Amino acid sequence: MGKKTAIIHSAIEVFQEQGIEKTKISDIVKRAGIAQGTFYLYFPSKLSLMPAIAEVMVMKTIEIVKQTVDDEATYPKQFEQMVEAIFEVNKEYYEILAVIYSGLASTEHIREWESVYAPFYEWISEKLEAAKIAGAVRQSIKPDRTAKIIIGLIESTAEQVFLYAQHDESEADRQKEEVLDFMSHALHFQTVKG
Amino acid sequence: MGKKTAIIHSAIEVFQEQGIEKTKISDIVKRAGIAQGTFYLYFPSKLSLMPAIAEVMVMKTIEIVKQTVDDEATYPKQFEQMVEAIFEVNKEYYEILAVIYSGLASTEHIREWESVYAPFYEWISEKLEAAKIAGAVRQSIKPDRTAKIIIGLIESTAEQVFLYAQHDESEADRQKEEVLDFMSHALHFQTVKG
Amino acid sequence: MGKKTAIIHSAIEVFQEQGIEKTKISDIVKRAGIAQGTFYLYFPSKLSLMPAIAEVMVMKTIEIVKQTVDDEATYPKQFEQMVEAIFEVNKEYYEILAVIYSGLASTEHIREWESVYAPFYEWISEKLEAAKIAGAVRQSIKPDRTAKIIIGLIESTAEQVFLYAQHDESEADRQKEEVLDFMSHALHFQTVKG
Amino acid sequence: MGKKTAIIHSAIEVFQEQGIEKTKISDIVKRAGIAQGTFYLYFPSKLSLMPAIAEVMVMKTIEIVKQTVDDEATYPKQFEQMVEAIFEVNKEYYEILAVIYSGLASTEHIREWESVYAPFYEWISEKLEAAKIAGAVRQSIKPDRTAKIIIGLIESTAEQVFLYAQHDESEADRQKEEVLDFMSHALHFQTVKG
DNA sequence: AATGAATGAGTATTCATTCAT
DNA sequence: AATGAATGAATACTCATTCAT
Repeated sequence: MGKKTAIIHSAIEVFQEQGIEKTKISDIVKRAGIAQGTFYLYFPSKLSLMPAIAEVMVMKTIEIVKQTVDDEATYPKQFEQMVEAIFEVNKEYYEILAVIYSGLASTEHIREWESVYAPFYEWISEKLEAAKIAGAVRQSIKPDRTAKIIIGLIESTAEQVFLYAQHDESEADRQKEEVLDFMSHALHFQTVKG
Repeated sequence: MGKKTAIIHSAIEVFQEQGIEKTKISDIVKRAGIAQGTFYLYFPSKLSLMPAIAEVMVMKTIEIVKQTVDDEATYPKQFEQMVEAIFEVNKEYYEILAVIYSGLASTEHIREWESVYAPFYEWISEKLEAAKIAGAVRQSIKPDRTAKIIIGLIESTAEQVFLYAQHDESEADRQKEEVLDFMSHALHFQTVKG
Repeated sequence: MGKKTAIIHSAIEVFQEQGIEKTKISDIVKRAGIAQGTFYLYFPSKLSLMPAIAEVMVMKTIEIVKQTVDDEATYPKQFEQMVEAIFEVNKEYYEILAVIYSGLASTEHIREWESVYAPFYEWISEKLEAAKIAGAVRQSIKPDRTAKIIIGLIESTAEQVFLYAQHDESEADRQKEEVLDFMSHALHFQTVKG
Repeated sequence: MGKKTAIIHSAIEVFQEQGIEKTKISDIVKRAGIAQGTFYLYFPSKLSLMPAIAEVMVMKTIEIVKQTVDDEATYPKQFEQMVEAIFEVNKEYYEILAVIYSGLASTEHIREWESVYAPFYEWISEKLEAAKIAGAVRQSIKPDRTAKIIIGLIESTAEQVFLYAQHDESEADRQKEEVLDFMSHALHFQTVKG
């Protein structure tokens, strides 16, 4: 594993354990097993880590979503699995995700956000396109735009539950069901196989 | 205007101008026209400002939404106006809103988030309840839960457009339409007067 | 004694003891008996101390020169005393003087040098003027210009002896005599009382 | 050109452009076109560069002085040319000269100063000796001592003008004349051919 | 309640130097 | 001789908070 990757993964771990504010560069490099100065060979500053971490987290989310979604299942089922997966990731990583949001928001790196999310948007968009062709969803949706809306919808709901609320398991389940229901009607799901 | 209010409004302005990270207490008190020490008579710490600011911003949002929504209009129209209003607020205050999200997320004050948003959730919830009784929306929605989902949906979409994307006016309009369309189908709007 | 003065005098002492490069702000404030942050209430940076120190040292030099020079003595005698005094100061403070030169030279503060030296130039200039009127020195000298030349002459010679050479006592005496001789002829000393 | 020479000349350029304090070894090697580690094959440390640079600068000064001084001219003319040349060098290189002074002064390398200047002292001393034998200058001067005094005199005056003052061209000329006049009287110039 | 001078803990960053290749 | 990635010690400066007035 390259030193750059080692730094990113070390940072994710330390951030998750003690929060971004309390994390010193020295903590990150210590866990990564490299010298303090080496950090600056790969990242010009502490904040410049954020986009790299964000990218890793988004890629991880995409991976989990892809693993969870069964391409052979009906489209409604697939979108249900997608909600399931995103809630799962948010439950596991809500702290580090909050850190990324605040980290990206508080720096000059906001512009990179779009490119970080791009592959996720794209995947959903293609899925919607296929579902549309299959007649499984409302024909009037615009896949590109709806993809962004759906991700925002699911993630904001998951955040509300896991980050800001009491992290109540059954509450999470009920809200997950409601958002799936909301989405089902929004997309006019028809039971057609994927 | 009391000194406490002066501090909050001064902080909102300074945060908006230079970002939360770069803002010092001394900047805030300077603009508020008070002494350094006076700050601590009203707030125990710098971070304790955040919930107060968040509250002001949410109240401002509610106020604008209430002003924009015409209680006499049909429910679909009212929800359209609501989307309109929330997009408007996000366009104007996207920077300070990002600051609030990150400010709240990075502190111990996350717990207060729910109570800050409570009045907004409640207002939407009541609106949904009324619409439901009037038969203007799908009967299967749960107003409480759907209120949270709707706010998350609209705000996350607005954020994507104004904070992370290129702040493109026409792009914002198209995405606004799409989210309204999405919501309309999700709620099964029927044209019934408010 | 004000805190600012305390800082300057503490710095002079510490610089003299351990050199400018090795001196930390923490050393200076420790000796001055104040907190680290207090330093920055009075000086924006470490280097900005230099002009203040230089001024104190030049004032100290002027003071010693004035004390040593007997206004009642003949002019040649007075200039002899002046050389004597400047050599004395350089012998005592050659380290701190070197520090000032390098400190001033290596910063943006060079411009302040002239104003720091101004009172010294002026005093010598007046002395030359009086000597000229009294017919004790060559009539063709221009007091203003010659004052600068004389100070440069004496100080550079003293520096050569105390800073760069082996700090040899008798060597210093002989070079002092030679520079006085040099100056006497340059000024065409006539024995006239001051 | 050997790598050692390349390093020295690169350093002189970079020092002149950005000052000694801000210059990193990496800047020097980059311009010299060699690797970081190669520097240490030729110089044991950063500071050990200083005497080498000083030597180059002093040699350059001597060379220019020798070129400017016409051995066939009368001695007074020759000394005038010498002043001219030294002022010229100081005008051109005042920044790097200041750097050398401070660089040498702030290190352990002060001791080397004398040996660096030795050839310059010697050349002037011989010139004075010859002038003395020719009866062109005062017989009471001691060539060795006076050589040092003269160099200090001219260089300190040039520095005052070019480094610390406003770098005013006509001011420089007038001060140059005054120092020449001062020197002429100090040496009791007689017009005798060189 | 208000002031603002004083505090001092806390850390990101730099860069001369090393050393395995 | 040459390289340049890696090292890690070292410190100026910031700024939230305190407290005597």
